[in-house]
Amino acid sequence: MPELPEVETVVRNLRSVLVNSKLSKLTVLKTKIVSPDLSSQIINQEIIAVERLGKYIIIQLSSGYLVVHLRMTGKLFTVNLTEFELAKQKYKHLHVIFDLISIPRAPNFNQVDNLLLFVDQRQFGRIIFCDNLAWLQAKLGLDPFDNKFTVSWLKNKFSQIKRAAKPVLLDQSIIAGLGNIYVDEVLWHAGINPKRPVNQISLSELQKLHTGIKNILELAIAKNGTTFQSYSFMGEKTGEFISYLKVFGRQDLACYTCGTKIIKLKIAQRGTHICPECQK
DNA sequence: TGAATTGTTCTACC
DNA sequence: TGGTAGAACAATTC
Repeated sequence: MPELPEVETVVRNLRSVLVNSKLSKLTVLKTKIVSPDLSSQIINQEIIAVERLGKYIIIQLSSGYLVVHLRMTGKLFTVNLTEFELAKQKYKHLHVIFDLISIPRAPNFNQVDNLLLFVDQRQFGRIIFCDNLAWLQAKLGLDPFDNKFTVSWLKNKFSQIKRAAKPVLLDQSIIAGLGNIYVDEVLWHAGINPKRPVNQISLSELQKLHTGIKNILELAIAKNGTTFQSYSFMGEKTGEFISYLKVFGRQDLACYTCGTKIIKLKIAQRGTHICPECQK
């Protein structure tokens, strides 16, 4: 379940291999994953940069952008030619293959150096091409690492919203990057019940929420994200943040603060983990 | 077999 | 109108 820290980990690992490569060929095994005419739009384009926008992976080309969303089970990683022979057998859900040629190279040099693979068990992930990112920037809220993400910004924003904390924090048009795992974690950290309307959260709680969001995401990135069910980066590598989780996936276990049993309930159609004592 | 899983989008409601 | 709640959707696993 890739959220901000997992996507950031993937982006950091892809960047060094992808930048200064040319996309020489596209093989699509599952057409529904990619936007129409993708091949003609990206072939022979050079990769300029690899960035993250919310949970989206942005691959900047000489002209336009390749935008990838991993959704639940998508994986985007590179392999060399030898590894690719193994990968073809190993990954049952390999859907898209990009051939990469390093540059600078002689203009007619066609040896493939690496391959960028998109593997997705559930097939919910998407890869699209677009000329600019305005549509995406318009629908995404503030990134938690944006300088504008402050306690006063949260206070002002939340004062206009009556909805419960859980769905608000999951809403990508408000804060971009949090998903089910980290929302449960930050709410536990701040001692906020996920059903609390956000306009009723006190200033001191907002301060805890703000530092919680930043600190938890920062640590999770440092630990290469959380591997709960399927997430991995660079093919097989898994995130280590799972051992730092305080509530997510810990139902029936003791709360680290007060010893009360963590419970799991459903809020806004999502599995939600709370300590009933610390998050009243 | 059907419930559970997710982020996003659509629809209905007040 | 616009904020909000809830359902639908995708595919697979157990």
